[in-house]
Amino acid sequence: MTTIRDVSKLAGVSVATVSRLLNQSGYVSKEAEVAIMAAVKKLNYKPNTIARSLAGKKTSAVALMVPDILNPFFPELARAAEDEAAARGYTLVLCNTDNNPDKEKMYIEALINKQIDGIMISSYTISPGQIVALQERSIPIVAIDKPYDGYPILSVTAANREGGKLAIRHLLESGCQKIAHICGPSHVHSAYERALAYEDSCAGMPWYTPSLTAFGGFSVAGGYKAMKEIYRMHQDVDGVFAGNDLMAAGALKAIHELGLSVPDKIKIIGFDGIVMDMVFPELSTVSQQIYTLGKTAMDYLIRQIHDEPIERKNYELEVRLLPKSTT
Amino acid sequence: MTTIRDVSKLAGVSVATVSRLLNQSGYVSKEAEVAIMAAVKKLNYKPNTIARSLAGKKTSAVALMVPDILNPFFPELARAAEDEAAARGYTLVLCNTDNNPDKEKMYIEALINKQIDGIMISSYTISPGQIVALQERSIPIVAIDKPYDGYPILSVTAANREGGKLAIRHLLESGCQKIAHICGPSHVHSAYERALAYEDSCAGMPWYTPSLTAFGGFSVAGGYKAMKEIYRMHQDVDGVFAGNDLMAAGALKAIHELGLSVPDKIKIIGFDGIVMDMVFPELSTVSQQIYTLGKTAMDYLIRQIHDEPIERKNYELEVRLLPKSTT
DNA sequence: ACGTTTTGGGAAAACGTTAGCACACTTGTT
DNA sequence: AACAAGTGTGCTAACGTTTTCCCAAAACGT
Repeated sequence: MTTIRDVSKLAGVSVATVSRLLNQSGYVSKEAEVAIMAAVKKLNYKPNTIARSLAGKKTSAVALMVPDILNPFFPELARAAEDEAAARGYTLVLCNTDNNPDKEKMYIEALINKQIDGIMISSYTISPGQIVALQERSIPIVAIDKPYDGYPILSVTAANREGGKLAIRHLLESGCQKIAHICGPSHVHSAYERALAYEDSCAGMPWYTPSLTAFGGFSVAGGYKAMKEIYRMHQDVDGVFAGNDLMAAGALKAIHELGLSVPDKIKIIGFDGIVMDMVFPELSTVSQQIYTLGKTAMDYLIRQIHDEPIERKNYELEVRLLPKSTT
Repeated sequence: MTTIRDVSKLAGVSVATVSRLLNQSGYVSKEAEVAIMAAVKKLNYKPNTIARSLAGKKTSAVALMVPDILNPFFPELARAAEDEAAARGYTLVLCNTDNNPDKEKMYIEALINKQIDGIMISSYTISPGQIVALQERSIPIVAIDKPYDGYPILSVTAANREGGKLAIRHLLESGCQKIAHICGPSHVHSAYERALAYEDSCAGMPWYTPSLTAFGGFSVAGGYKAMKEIYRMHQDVDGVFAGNDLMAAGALKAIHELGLSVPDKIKIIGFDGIVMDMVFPELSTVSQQIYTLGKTAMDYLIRQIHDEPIERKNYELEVRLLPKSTT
């Protein structure tokens, strides 16, 4: 392995000068620069990141903590985060927490020891206090998908409420007379917001009744069950707003089994905009531009790391109605 | 930040002794141990991984290089790899290469500078020479999904050929009289092997003809197009073996559009066994136990890192027929 | 001609570990 | 009694950087 010392020797300068040049800090003469660059090229010198980290206190590594990369929402987020991180010279460490607080603590502990430069975190279970504590240890954090109002925590979320309203309005405009909602876990912020949007929009309607909402747990199987349940009580339902795309797919499966035609007899719309081209008819959805979300969040994280001034507050991304074949 | 020096002072021993105890190397008396452990606990000391890496030449970090985490095959692999890595005290770095040789080189360069302990790689483009070169730089490698016969490269793959045969046999036993194949890119080893299995099994059949094979590029859209193409030439096809689940889903979509009933009129089977519960009817498939694959590969990687004796050769995992609703 | 900046560069102290070496004290063996 | 092996411990040199300090020369203003 060739070190900075080798370069300095070959170039006939001190290691300090080489370091200064490579880090653009301090003054270096043109001659020295030329000699050093030549030496670097000749020796194919690459600075050792570890040593650099130890001396400089920055690792050029950031972590992405997600509940479960198997949930199709997260690969897209990860992809965006990784692209952006790589583009800015950062390395991305992946952590699956399963929303298990113990695992989360373990990972956080480990990441601190690794002197990770920042963490992008999506978690239903982590407390604002924990995040603030991390920040006080001067570890920048960006929270995904859940705002922490009242705390100095930077978060990037989608406009869940507006998206939900968009979905309902779309169903109504498409002629739906009775709309059901399949909701996710209420302790999950986005699920809660979307459910609230449904209630806000529909509570005043003559057909509205609480039993039009069923719990789908954000999963395909849950959406399937919820749809069956809803249909058992309300055969006349003609519109379904599912809190995410997975549940919408499950609902679609159920509807199909029930022999109802989509979108003639019943319309259905999901939320998220994950890639789901394997499902047919293709699901209408409210897209939250997951890639942009991940990219933006990583951008903010890195800007925090670089101490660029940033308001520590929630950044809400626009959502887009994406009507396809189920409405 | 509390350092090993703080601990040694509080415990009244030298740093060397603390290090020895914490690394279980060399002798440490019972009294010293007690004193040190007390100090560690009191100061809440956690060794600094960076310093440890610099001194010890190991980072406890491994990388997973995949073409694209968006392809549903890879999150499952990543999940398994990460689980196993975390369980063994390793951190997982994620790299998306898009099968772009330049990106691959960039990442490899970066990973070397980070002194990554090992790399688990799935790539269609990397050459065995590159891998061997890395190994000669004493970076352990495990290749996924593609064996490198004739090179001292450890790889973990699925029994693609056997799986393909299993799929065909299953279709035949289910009564299929004319089976088509939708294949992936021929330079992708697994796609090639599966296509070969189809040919091996079917070339002798009276109905066999090359136009029963269409190219689906391993994607949903590709599978869809391929199916349409096949049907245009062979309305009497009653069985389809798709080279992966995504193409199978695409084909299913096409079949649905063509108004054929599955599995009565035409049966279809995929390959991979990715989680696809959003598709209905649920796809029959040949499962390659992706989780096991990832876990096994990571296990081998770490065993290589620990210099545990391992044959550098291909490890082929069994596949399983998973008949569901499309056959 | 004389301060004061600006420019350029070297020596050496961190950064927090690990590991090789040396030394000392117990045991056990002949 | 002498010697080897085993046990316990501390010093200190790495590991490869960055980052103070500090010094010297050149450029500049008066």
